[in-house]
Amino acid sequence: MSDEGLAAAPVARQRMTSAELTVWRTLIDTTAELRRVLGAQLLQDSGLSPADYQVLLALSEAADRRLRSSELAATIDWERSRLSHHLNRMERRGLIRRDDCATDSRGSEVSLTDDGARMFSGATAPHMRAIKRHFADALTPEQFEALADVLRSLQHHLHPEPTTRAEEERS
Amino acid sequence: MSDEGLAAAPVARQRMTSAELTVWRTLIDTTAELRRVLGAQLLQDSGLSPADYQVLLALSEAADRRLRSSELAATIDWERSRLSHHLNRMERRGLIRRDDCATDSRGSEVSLTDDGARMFSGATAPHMRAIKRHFADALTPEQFEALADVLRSLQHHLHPEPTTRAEEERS
DNA sequence: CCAGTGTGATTGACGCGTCAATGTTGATGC
DNA sequence: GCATCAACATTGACGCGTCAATCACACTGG
Repeated sequence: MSDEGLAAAPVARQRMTSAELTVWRTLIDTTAELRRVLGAQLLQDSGLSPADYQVLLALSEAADRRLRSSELAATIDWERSRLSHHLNRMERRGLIRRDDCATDSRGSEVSLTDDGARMFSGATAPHMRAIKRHFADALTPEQFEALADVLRSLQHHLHPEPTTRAEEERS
Repeated sequence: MSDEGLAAAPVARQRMTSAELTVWRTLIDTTAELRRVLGAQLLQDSGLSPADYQVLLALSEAADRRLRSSELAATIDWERSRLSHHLNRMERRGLIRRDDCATDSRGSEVSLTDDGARMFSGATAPHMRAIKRHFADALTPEQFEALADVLRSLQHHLHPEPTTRAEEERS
């Protein structure tokens, strides 16, 4: 972790510029606002929260329209307990159903109810339109390209390449 | 709302491409992950949540290190009730203090306690370093430029220019 | 002066997400 | 078979954010 005695890596040793900090804050604020706007629109158009939408999307894309609750959690990258709480609420609203799993009596299988499927399919088109209107329509093709590139770099930085597994120098 | 009979505006009438949708989802996921990582780091380094940090930052930048609670809410762009709840929790933890306002007996003045000021100043440097490490270090100057440009466009799209107020054609 | 209206701030109810248990069942090794 | 351990799923407690009241006080016009 410490770098004493090492020749400085080409990266990192000065502080951030205030321009960089401003970009960071703007990024956070702007994405927060987009989430807020699109979430409100979705709720108004369809009665579904973004979280509901994510769950219903994963279920409706699943083979057989049903998933083990762990698989569902993995698919949408949620903690299992979060999912469990949310499924309780969605079950109360009649959007999904839980049945005991046939092959593993510990597990439970989550599936769409007719109501859930209907609400989801009613929500899709307006939601796509809203994303287009509030996000996609704001950018030129070049800006899209550039944003995709930035996001690739950020992702790459967050999750360093699964390297050839040969180069694990000790720190 | 309907567009029948109108010549199509130059903008918008086709659906989003799947590439655009992917960029949108990646944007949301990546920023969520950055918030998560930096929030966890901040909490571990300093015992403060991002929300705490925002409040303390606004207070420590305020003239006299105290603010009316409405001004504070406006500064950090929070709903007043959210702020009120959060100040309750921060007050219990001894980070801030509330006094009755001298000039308006309805109001309340929020100020930093010594503990709050100390915790905030201890949090700043590691937090800046974490932002640099997880975000700024991932991007080249060109990418910064490009991201700033994208964010400008998005902001501009969300909050259209306060135009000369002459051009309000009916839809 | 005081009725009516508006503003500053708080509260309660409720949905949400996280963390740390908990209960149950499957898998493993003996 | 049985003890042990890991995995599946849920629960409870608690901090958090939103929305719709609510309360106290300031302001305004008559």
